[in-house]
Amino acid sequence: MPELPEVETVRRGLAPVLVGRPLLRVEARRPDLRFPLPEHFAARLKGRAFERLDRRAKYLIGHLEGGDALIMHLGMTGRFTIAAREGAETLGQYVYGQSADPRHDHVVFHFPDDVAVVYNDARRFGFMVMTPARDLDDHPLMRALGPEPLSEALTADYLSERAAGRKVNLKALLMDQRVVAGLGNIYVSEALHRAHLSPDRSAGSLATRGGAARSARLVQTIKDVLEDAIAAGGSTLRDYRHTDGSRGGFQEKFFVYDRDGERCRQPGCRGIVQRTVHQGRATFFCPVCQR
DNA sequence: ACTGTACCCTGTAGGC
DNA sequence: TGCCTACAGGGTACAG
Repeated sequence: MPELPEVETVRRGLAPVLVGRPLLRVEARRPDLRFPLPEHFAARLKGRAFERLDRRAKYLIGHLEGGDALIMHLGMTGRFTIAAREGAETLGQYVYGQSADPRHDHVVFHFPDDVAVVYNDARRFGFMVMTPARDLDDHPLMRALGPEPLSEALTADYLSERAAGRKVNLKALLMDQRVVAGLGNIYVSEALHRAHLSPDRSAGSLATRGGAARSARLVQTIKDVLEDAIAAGGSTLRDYRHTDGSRGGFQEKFFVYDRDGERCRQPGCRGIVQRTVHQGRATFFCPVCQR
């Protein structure tokens, strides 16, 4: 479900409620998500507050008073929903939403004024792990991550360098979180389309003749599509929701994703969007304007 | 080192 | 209607 724009949208929605307020109580309604929850999870969090809520790649990172970091991943179907008890004084202050099927409400953070943050995850591919904040950069989940695509660290030169000699196709290159962090199935298809590059093209061709220009184009479209998607509040295909339960808007603006058989939206292009499979995942592209 | 595949778990859509 | 299969936006482990 959630790629960088969705996780960033959740972060922005969650931060005003999650940060700077004491956790009155934490409910872990089951011992594990994808991985076991941290040891003594509820007890360790009780009474403490998050000082900051960051995002790295597709991870949310809550920095707790006392120097611990809670790394949270939404997997495919994870949802954070802000909920306020009916009649609570905060009703006008925070948007609140209904979670999905309450059977999958696995973790609940309770804050003052009857406000709660509920983590719901039907497939339980999401997880929460805790680590000392000072070790965060060396954490196995963080250590190998490539640069944030919206930072200055992602440049055409960097991408060409990482692509040089690689035999995989461009789809696989961009899906690799060690190369660029935060892209997933949707935004790889969309960025490649905007750059007029075929997902089947070899990654190495970003480093051979003409590669510099292709790499520059691709870096620009990656940044553009992510910024556009964040501005639209992410993409909702099925499960993804904002912290108030509302849907994202960027799925209306897909050029290729989930549009197989329909006309390519590139102005002037008469191609028909095709669906193929790369590395076991659906890829959407226009065979006419992507080369 | 690199690459492709299987797998974790649940819900849903589509074919029969 | 019910059953079965394929598939879904994530990442990791492992075999070759």
